[in-house]
Amino acid sequence: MINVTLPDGSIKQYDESITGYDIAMSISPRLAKEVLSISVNDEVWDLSRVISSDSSIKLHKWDDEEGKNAFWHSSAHIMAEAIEAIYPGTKFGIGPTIDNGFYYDVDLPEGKVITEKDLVRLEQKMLELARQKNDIVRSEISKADAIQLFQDKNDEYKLELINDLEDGTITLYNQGDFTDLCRGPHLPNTGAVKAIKLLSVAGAYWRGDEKNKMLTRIYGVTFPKAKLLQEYLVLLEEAKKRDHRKIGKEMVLFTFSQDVGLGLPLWMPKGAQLREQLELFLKKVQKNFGYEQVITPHIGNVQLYKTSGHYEKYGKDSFQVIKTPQEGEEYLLKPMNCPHHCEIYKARPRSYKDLPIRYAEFGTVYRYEQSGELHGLTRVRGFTQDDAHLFCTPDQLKEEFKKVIDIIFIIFKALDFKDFTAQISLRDPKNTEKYIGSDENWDKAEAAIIEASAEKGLKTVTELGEAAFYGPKLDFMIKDAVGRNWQLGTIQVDYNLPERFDLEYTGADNQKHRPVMIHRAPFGSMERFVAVLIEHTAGKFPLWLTPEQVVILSISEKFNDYAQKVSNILNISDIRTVVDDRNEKIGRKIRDNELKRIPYLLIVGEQEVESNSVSVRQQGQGDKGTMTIDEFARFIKKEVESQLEAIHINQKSN
RNA sequence: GCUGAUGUAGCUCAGGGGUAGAGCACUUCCUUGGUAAGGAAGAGGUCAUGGGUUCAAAUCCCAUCAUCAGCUCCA
Repeated sequence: MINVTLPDGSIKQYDESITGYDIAMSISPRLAKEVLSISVNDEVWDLSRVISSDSSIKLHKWDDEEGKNAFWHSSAHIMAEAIEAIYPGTKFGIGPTIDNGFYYDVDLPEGKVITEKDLVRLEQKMLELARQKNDIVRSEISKADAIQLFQDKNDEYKLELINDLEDGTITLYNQGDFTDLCRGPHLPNTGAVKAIKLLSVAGAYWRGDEKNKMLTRIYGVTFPKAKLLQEYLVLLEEAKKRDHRKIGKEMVLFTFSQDVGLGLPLWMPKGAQLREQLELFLKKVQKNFGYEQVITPHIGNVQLYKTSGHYEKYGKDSFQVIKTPQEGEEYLLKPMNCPHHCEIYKARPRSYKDLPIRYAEFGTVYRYEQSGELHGLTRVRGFTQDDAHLFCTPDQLKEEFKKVIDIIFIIFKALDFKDFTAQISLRDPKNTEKYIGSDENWDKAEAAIIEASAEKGLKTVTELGEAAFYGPKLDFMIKDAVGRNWQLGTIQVDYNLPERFDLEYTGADNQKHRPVMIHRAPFGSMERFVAVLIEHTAGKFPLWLTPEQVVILSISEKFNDYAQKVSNILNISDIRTVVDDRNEKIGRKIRDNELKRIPYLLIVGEQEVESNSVSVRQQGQGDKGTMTIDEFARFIKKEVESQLEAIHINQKSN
């Protein structure tokens, strides 16, 4: 008998030939029906694998990452089996799971191609295979036998993979007529896969290296219930409707021009208005937190970037040097603001009493991105960072870090990002050479980030080896209204630049000390943030932010003067209005303006003129009754204020 | 940058070796209205750009540019 510890701490005794599936069955048949994989001593296993010694276990269902992974991994194998059945002689690369499904890279026989049209046929074959409820069987195999097997199949990709594996760790999985090299884990049989959607076909280089052959990558997603697939497809459709490039065009927020250049967004009046509101908002918050605005030029002498080390690291992959016609001076378009801010710090002697110093700038930077990387506003070549650099003593680091986290919380609250996590990126402890700075400083900085995050109650994941070469960082990931993850704000600790720029302050001991620097950009960039915001809100921005808050619709042209008067009165109270005085019926005006996503529609006609009032309609909510103009102005201002309540949190302490 | 697909009116798209199409938007006129599309007329395109094939090219071929998807990359 063996002892099996369940997640709640209880211990059950089983035979030594027990499997994960048997354990689930012993708890309840219903659980056994839903369970997909099992963690045995923190290692994820197949449910059908025999557990022969004392273990602590956790059963995984669809809702767990581990459960989904097994499900999709097995689905990738089913897809491979279907491909092999339809296109015999196909060679297989890798077929992993991804965030939302799985893919398989395949090398089709000479002359064969798979296009989007072929996917339906492939789906049907997969369903057929799934319904056969074939057992998925794990077997361990020696390296020599594995090589033999895939030599017989003439699959050079698998052979290459096996080559990198150690003898004794190689496993195969088989279902039906298909055998694959695979670490697992997998479902007990193919029957759990009930709904299948193959999403797209794309090219992908073997092992991501463009020198290698391009394989065909097929993306798919599967579900244990047909209903889940339907929901997923609706979500995909919704995501498509929210594409910021589409909405940006519809709402006339920004555009691109071939003549201006790739990846260089042009902000149109309404987009500029939106950006300005965001900037004003952040400036106010930052002022409360003791930041000072600075302004620096868009270019800097090459020497500046040689000092910072960026020239050496990125010089070749940047926009190239700008030369003066006469003196032959060399400048670079600034790819980041930090060196400029360091020079501001350096311009005067600093005392420990001055610290922390916090310089903020909406700094526009230019980075060369490969043409294929450019994407709407999320990936551009010229963008404006909501940048700031904090210079502090090592002892102040944690406190400053916490305050930056507070700012990010305020932003997320004002913009209704409820679901977010953070990633702590630390250095790889096994490979400390590629990082600069002393071990002592790294330890201190990493501890500061970890403690600050914990004290702020932040949900975090920690990634080793993901730190920048100059310091550890904290990145925020938000989940948008349709469940997609976006990386937004970032906070980074930097020991490199203070060193390279020889930044100093005089301590209480009258000695020179090196300050620590924090880079932080809560939005990341204005461009990217606006893009995320558009997709999160589907263009229905919160009232405080939206470029056009109120539209006034006249019933007929006779009331255009009154409409204009209402607009003027609201403008005095800083309410952003537009007037729709077109020669159209009211129904038409309502429809058009509802579609323009303006939060409030005011209808004015004879009755309103007589009582000096407006008839209020809220976007998407219909008629809200009548108010006087003053009442409406107060109502709007109150709503804006309540949305911006968090702005007033005053953290100034210096 | 690489692979593939796409490029027709401001927008969304149809068509396709022989005078360039629709809906919406736009302009003008009629209508002056009460909570999601009133009516009529009009204007608008070197069919991405450059070459080639052809009696004839928006259509076929080649190249270039851009867009989209994926790969790689992101201080």
